Amino acid sequence: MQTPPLPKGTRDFYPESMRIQNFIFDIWRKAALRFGYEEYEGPMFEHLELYTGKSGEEIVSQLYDFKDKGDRHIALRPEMTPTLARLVIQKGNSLKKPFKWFSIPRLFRYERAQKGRLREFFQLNLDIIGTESIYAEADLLSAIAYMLMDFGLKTEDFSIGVSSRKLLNAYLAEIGVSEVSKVYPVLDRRLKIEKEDFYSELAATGLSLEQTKKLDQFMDSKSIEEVEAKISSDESKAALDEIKQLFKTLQASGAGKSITLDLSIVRGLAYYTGIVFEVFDKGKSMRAIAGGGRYDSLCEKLGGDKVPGVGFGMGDVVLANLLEERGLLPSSKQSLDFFVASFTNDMDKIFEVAGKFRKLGYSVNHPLSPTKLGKQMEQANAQGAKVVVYVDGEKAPAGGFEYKVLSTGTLGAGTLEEIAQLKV
RNA sequence: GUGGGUGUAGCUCAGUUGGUUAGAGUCCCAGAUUGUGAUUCUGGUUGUCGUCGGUUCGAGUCCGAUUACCCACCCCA
Repeated sequence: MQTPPLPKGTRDFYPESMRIQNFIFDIWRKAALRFGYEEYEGPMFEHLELYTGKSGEEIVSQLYDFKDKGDRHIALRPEMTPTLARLVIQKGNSLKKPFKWFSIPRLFRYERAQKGRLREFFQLNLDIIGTESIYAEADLLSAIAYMLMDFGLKTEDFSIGVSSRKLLNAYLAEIGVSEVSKVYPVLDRRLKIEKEDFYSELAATGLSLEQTKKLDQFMDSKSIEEVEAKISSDESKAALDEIKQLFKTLQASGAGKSITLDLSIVRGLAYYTGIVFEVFDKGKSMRAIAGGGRYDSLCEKLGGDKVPGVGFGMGDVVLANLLEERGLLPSSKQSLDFFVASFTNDMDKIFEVAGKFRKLGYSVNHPLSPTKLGKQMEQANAQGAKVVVYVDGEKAPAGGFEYKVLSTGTLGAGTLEEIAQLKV
């Protein structure tokens, strides 16, 4: 038969790519743990209703779904938040709140692949459940800033744009717009479409020219002062106060340099209730690195009690593209502490000595069949070994070994303990 | 779902106005070198020229269709 190809929008992870993937996951995980988030996981597929309940039926065309043998309608998870909400609802009041959780789920979306966007990918998710406090947002946003810096990015390499659904809602009410569900999708595309289309599409949702004009100007606001001058209602002021506090706290946390007010950020779906944010590389040459917001009514929508929550997702694809472009990815080459070789192909001795080094915690490899020494050296070099240890060198001291440091070509002999010190 | 670009060796690519047996580099394998790798030299393997059809004495090359990938649009949790 002909070998079937790699499915559309998926990736193979040969060892070289897997090392890069692990590098990213390690930094993600360490950063999340450093901020006190606990890791959780869920199944890779869920009942379809978990997603339609939150986002409506349209979502079905954009995910992988199937009927299982028990005629259950199943979907491969396209995002993690509904699973998280399910976990929260199931445990009910027994979870001590607030709590901070993270996960690195493998996600699936049925859509056409393009740069920065695949059908199967990974996404770091950080969420804080059980508090309406704006300091939860502050915690998440500083975690983002710190972890991006862990990757070697500078604060001026990325920007975290912050907006607020609460503020936008209040302002819409202020200018007399009540039917907001149709308005949001248009607002979300505001910067992508022509000005006249923006006006005509909003007119189609029932907005007057004057309302649209005000809204357009409002969303152009670049500073808190600018917004302050445009709003008047108590609701708007309360929403803006929240943003003020958030910015102040982020300054104190050290993440302030990357944060900007950007009211053009709306985000597609309807369940966000407060702060929304998106992270971009400077220059916005790529898709969003991360995005998220507050979803205080999600659990309620999915059949549980009302539990406030806020969180974000950061995909591996765009991030890896960005790090690659900036030269911040590590070498994808294998590395080993020691390679154990033998002049006489004494395989048993090789296994014995390799075992001794491994017991000390070092990574060790050796030939798997009798091979002449030149080949063994080639293998050691190809596998990134730092030191080759010869098990049967004639110049070795009693109980010790001859060795060669590959980077310098230095030959020597010493005891196991002395050789162990060479690795670094 | 819509539009554009590209398909030649495992990888990166060359291939003349259509002409005979399709090339280079790299990778891989072996040897030079039986107690020493990465640098050097020598030799070797690798192809349904994406697929199907058309034009032609003759197609990797021209035409049509199709398919895959890439890029953009739609959408973006």
